[in-house]
Amino acid sequence: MVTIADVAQAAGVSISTVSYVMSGKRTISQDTKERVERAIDALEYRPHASARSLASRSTNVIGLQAPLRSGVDVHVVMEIVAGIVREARMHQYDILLLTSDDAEGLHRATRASMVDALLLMDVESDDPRIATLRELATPSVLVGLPRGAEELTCVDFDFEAAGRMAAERLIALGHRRVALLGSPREVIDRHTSYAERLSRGFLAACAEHDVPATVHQCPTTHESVRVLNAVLAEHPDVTGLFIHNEGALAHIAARAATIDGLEAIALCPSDIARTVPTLVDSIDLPAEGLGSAATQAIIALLAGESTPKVRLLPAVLASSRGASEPERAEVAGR
Amino acid sequence: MVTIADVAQAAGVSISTVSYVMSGKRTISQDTKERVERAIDALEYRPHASARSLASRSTNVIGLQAPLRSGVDVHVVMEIVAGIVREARMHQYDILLLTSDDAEGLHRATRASMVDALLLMDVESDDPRIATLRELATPSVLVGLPRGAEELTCVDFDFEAAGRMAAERLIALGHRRVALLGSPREVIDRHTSYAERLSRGFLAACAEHDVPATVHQCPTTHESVRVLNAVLAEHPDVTGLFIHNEGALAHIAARAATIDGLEAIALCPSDIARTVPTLVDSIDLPAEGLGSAATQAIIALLAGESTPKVRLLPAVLASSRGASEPERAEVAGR
DNA sequence: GTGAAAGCGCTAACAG
DNA sequence: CTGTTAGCGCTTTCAC
Repeated sequence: MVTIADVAQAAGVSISTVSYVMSGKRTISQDTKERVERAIDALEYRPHASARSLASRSTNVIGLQAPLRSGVDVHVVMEIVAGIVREARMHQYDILLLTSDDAEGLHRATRASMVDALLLMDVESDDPRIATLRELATPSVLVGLPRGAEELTCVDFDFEAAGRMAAERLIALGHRRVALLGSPREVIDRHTSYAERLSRGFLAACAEHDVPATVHQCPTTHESVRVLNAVLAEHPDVTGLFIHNEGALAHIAARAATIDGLEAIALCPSDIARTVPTLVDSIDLPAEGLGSAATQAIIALLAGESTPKVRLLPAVLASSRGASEPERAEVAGR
Repeated sequence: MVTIADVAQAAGVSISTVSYVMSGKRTISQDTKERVERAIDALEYRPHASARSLASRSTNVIGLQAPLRSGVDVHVVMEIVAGIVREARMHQYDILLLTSDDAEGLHRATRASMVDALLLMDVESDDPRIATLRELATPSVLVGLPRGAEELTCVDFDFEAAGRMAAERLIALGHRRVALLGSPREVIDRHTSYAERLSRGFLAACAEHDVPATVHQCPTTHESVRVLNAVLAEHPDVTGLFIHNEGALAHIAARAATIDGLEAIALCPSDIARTVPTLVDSIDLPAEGLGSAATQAIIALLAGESTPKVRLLPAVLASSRGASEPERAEVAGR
């Protein structure tokens, strides 16, 4: 194994000089700097992560609790994680994958100094992990927007604005009764915050326009078609649909396309929307961007910068009907 | 921060005694052992991971390169990862998520002593990372079965047996011309080893029974229905389908159910199969089990136990037609 | 501008 | 059965 001592010897300098060349924490003459860098390259030296973290009291690792549970939209989760990992690497951070949903894992990782910070996904409205975070006092960011998290930093997509936007778009298209076909039962029962915010925004906008609207749970499978059928049976005047359920999307959209006068909008990543040509419009769910944004927030926290407590990525309408410029919802604060 | 010295002081023993109580590497009197354990609990002591790994020269972390790329079956990938994380935790290991597909990441993680071992998913037939692994000489396990990996440990599902099994089942059901609707183009082009093995087994079994068979790429979307239509247009006598494409599965199965005489079998996780009631049978893809098995292999390697170079999880037919006992393919070696 | 040396918290000889 | 101590490889004072 190549150590800093080997590099120092090869470059004819002291150990501390090598360390300072790497950290840039003091001025080094051009000459020695180059000698050291050459030695580092020649020996393919990589500082021992544990030794570094023991001495510096920081690991450059972020702990991530990602949901591997049922009902979640796996595609979206994967994209968010991809965004997190990519952004983290850009800032020299690595990601430690913690098993989801246990406060114990958070304890372990932080108390054992395995991580500098925590990133939690799939946060519920009243998530027990929030109490744990408070007591741990480790820098942390939630991907989501739980209720009682005033002092925690949250990053999420603006689901409420997306709900409003979808409603307004459907109404603008002339629909006079609309329905939101949303997340599956597990997600609703768990009080996952995004589902609640989406339907709140949707219903509020419909109410403002005096357009009757309903919200429905959907399984993530072909079964979702039955939900659509039931909705139409009960309210034959529904002509506008807003779909937020990736597993159900293709099935519902396909079925809807066979019914005259029915139009559907979806909330999903844009690459998914592209595979469902019968959609009128879609609202982009910027999953990877969410991951990047959350990681940026964590890194800002770690750098001691002041960050907004809540950052919501704006909803953007990706109109299939050739809108020249995408509409934007303003960033919301709290 | 609570250190081992704090625990030692609280228990009235030396720090080495505390260390040995934790590791069990020497016999300790019942009395001191209990005092130490009480102190550990009372102080909620967790050994500093970096200090421990610096002294012991092992991190208890496994590096994982999971694919976040396109064409992969996200659901399956998530389940495999879930299996890996769960099994790793059972053995006191954590998972460091490396960005996929770069040999550089493997170098970084190992040279910096961040991980004890590596786990690679989504391996291609001629994967460039294999050369890197060889030169790194870090214990590693591949989830997959590339061509030139004689000295590497591989764990995978027995796709070839699954292909044979599907063919034989369709033939037993009376079908005299069959088709495999498989992975999307990206996966095929990348020479992902599982796709090749699956179709090899399928075609071989069909040839042995003199049943004509064809293999087709499928997009992971609704578009896959067009592939089915094209197949039927070209070979109207196709009556048996074997589907291995999670995104396409529901669409193809739904379409197939509308065509008289057509029967379909799928290869997918059993919970997915359950959502597609029109399948005749399905072969279970034990994704989570694959993750566990791969992790077990890694842990065996790290423990210096001798492990088989190749372990293939057997294909199991989950007949929807009330087979009393699932058929099993024998474990293959190499 | 550069070095020497004192830790960081732990493990594992070595010494009883 | 238990304690003392020399590192593990690095960062960061302190000294020049």
